[in-house]
Amino acid sequence: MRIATYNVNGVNGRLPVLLRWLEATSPDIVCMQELKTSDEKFPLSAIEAAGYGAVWHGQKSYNGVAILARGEQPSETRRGLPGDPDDTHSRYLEATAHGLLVGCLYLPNGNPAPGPRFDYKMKWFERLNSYAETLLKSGQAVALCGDYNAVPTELDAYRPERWVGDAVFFPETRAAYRKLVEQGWTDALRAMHPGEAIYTYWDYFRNAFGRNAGLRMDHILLSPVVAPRLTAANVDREIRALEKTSDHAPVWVELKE
DNA sequence: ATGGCAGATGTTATCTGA
Repeated sequence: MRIATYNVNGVNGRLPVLLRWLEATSPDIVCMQELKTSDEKFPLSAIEAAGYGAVWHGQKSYNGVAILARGEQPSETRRGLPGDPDDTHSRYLEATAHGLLVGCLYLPNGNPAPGPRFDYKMKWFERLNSYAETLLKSGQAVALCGDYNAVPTELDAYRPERWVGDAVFFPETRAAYRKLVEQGWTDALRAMHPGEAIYTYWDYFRNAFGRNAGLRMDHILLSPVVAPRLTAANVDREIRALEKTSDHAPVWVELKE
């Protein structure tokens, strides 16, 4: 079974690329971020025609997350992280599908840092870590997938010195990500490719993709009962080379039954 | 220090992204 996460950067503008990728790789579960659309304008019929059921949490222009399941309807279990009823951003959605509990998240970017946006990012990260610990202690089969806006280590950035002033690479951001993983989660892509520079995002400027000047910040974390099933993980880099593509590429894991 | 590009909205200008 394959689980993938993809920051689409606008689900409607990305529809041709998204459908082509679904057809080509047939992931069983897909987490999407940055839908950039209201709930009403989510392209459900095109996604259903491709063979997927969906749950989504949209927001006009910004943010927005969705979970797709191939050949079945995902069953929503949570919408929004606990801990702040005033948080209006659509950044967390959770559902069961194909026997797994799947959390789809879009962590705040946090730039410019320091500042109020970075404070919001770190508060959100703390809420995520607190909730993730609850999930982990429940002993369920969980995959936490998404755009964490966190570059874990220097290995995960082309020229890391360029990013030291950026919220995705701030020491606090890396520390929060490390604390999360150390709860007992398996960072699947890193586990399957130790020591390898492997990226999931390349900015649109200066031919960043052509130069492989990227970052790794889209992650799939597996709970301890799922991690032993991990057989492969990688990035669908070829999707990033298409016309009208996202600045992120899909990340996927393969799990044995 | 800045800007390069892209998506969404709605002004052909502004915000956000990372």
